[in-house]
This record gives sequence, structure tokens and C-alpha cells, in this order.
Amino acid sequence: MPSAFAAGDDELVEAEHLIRDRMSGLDLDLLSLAAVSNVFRTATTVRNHMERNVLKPHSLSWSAFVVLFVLHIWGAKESRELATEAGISGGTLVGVLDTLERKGLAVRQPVLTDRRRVGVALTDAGTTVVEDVMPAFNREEAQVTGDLTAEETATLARLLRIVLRTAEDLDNR
Amino acid sequence: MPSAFAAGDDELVEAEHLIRDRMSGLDLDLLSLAAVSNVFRTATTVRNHMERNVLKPHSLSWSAFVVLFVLHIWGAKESRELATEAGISGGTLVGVLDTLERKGLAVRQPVLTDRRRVGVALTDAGTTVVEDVMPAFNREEAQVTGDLTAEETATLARLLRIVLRTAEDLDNR
DNA sequence: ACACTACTATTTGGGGCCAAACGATTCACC
DNA sequence: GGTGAATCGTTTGGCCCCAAATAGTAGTGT
Repeated sequence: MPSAFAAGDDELVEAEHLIRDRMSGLDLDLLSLAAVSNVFRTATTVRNHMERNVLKPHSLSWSAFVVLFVLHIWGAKESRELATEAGISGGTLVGVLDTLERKGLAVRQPVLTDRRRVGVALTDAGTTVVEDVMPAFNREEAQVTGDLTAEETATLARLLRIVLRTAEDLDNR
Repeated sequence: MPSAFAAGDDELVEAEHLIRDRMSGLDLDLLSLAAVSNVFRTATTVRNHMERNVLKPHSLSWSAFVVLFVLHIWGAKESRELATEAGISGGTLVGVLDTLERKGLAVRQPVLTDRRRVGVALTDAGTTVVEDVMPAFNREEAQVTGDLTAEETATLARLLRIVLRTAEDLDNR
């Protein structure tokens, strides 16, 4: 939830009191509210920062870059897996691939054994872009986690992985 | 970054090795990469979960709910602050407010002292919706953090707050 | 009064996003 | 071998998202 938690410490305390007051009758778990809110706020802020400072100079959208990244790490993949891996729906992937193909960074290739399916592979230009953007992207990642100790950064990754898996389990049931 | 980090532990280790191999020449900070990646993956997964299970039954979009929430916590607000508080651009807020007004959940009201500005307030129906949705939303928040101890949940919120503030400072410079 | 500047919400254009509906292909079973 | 169910990628419709351009309003200095 927005800046309900965030910003300076003063505003933070003020927001917490406001929520306590305005939501007093609702019996809320303020601890998990704060944690989950901060996940969203952090993700939005860091993502916007990345899009402006790293992706935009290359005219890449967020999802386009994620798809390129997945293809570079895992090699050529079929459409369905690619969508899952990139965390977007199949319908969304179609548009992203259209854009990527138009820019010559990836290509669709028919699967010979099954004409329903479609493979996707990086072009040389696509490979170059990933290897160019990835270090810049990672430099910013290091920046935003720069005020954490190495141990805290590892803890953050670990705690998030737990939440992530819990949420995934909730959906697969 | 997608499921590069996530899923089961086996896949996680496999992904880490893959990244190490494929990106070996690039000198990446894998610790911050994992932490930031998990922020994005967690945010996406939890958000999709919330939209499907909590918001959709009320025909509410994510941003629409955030705006309603902010209005409920802070009371009537002017457009500009509202956008900042909700973490969206001014242009985006216009569309969200159009939708919210059409559904009778919020209203724009002219600011008498300055005809450029526009105030926004919840309607009674809007208040009812927030007070209905918020507890359901919070129940899911408690669910996804359910595998964390109270102390871990607090730690998660704290570490994210540090990253968030670092990222915000990076942008305001 | 007048221009100049600064600020407001809004519109525009190009994408991204999902769910649901669709058409094509494959598979299973009879 | 033909019929029905399952599984692909794609299309459609509605909303969200941002940046940049726009129009209207307010303040500032002359």
C-alpha cells in the first residue's frame, strides 16, 4: 500500500497511526500489512528507476528485457515455458514477441514435431543487447541494495523466497 | 528477474549455476541480483494473487483499490498528492479517477481558490467498498507471510524500507 | 495592464497486462 | 478412421501505465 509505509521516519509513524485509527474497527494484521506493502512499493520504485535509467536508453520495455534475459540464461525456449518463466501470460507474450521480432532481437521458429507450438530464440543482436544491458542493470541492483550489509541482502533474498513460495502454493491449490 | 531465483530449491540452485556460467564474463553481483529479483517476482506473484482472489470479485483494479485506500486513510486529497501517494503518474490517475467516478466510488470536486486544481473524495459507496475489501486483502497478506515468524516479517519490512529509501534517494538527485 | 514563467489536470500515442473466446492441431479412445 | 477432449498460440476487449505535448490558470515582475 502506497506510501502508507515508506518515506521518512516521521511520515512512517504518522501513517502507522493513521492506519491504526482509521482501520481500528477492522482488526488488521499491521505487521504483514507493512511487509507486503513494502514489497509493492519497493518493486514499483526500483522498477521505475530501472526503466528510466537502464532500459529506456535501449528502448526496451521491462517485459521485453525479462524475456531476453530468460532466453539468454536458459537458451531457446518454447512459448509457453517462456511466458511462465518471464512471469507474464501467454497473451501478453505475443505482443512482446511481436515487438522483439520487429526489432530483430529475437525470432520465432516453428517446432517441426508439433505445429501448434512455437520456439523462440535470441538473434545475435539480441545477445549483444542482453550482454550490454545486464551489467548496467546489475550495477543499479547493487546500488539500491548498497545500504544493506551482505548478510542483510542475503536475508532479504531468503525471506522473500519464503513469501514467494507461500504465495505460489496458495495459487496452485 | 523471472524464476531465475524462485521455485523449488533444485531449480534455484540450477538457475544460480546457469547464471554463473552464462554471465561469467560479466562480473555480476549475484547477491544483489538475487535480492532484487526476488522483490520483483514476489511482488508480481502476490499482486496477481490479490487481483484474482480479492479485487476481481469487486471488479476493482489494483490501482483503483490503492487510490481508494489512500483516500480512506488520508481523507480527501488533491489530485497531485493522490498520484504521488498511490505511486502512479498524474496521467494514469486521470483514467483511474474516470473509472472510479463512473462506478460512483469517488468524486472530483473543484478547488474554489484555484481552478487548476482538483480535489478527490470518497463517496459513501467508496467507503463501504474499502472497509469491505481491506480486511479480505489483509487476510491474504497474513497468509503469504504466514511461513515467516513475526520477527522475520518485521525484518523483511525493515530491509525493504532501506532499499526503498535508497532507490528514492537515487531518483531525487 | 502586460508578458513571462510556473504550475495544474488533461489528452495523446505507444505499449503492456490479463482473462476469455477463438481457431488450429494433436491425442485418446472407441 | 472418426469423434471428442485437451493443448497450443493468437486475437479481442477493457483497463492500466508512462512520457510528452497541450490548454487553462495563477503568480511575478515591470
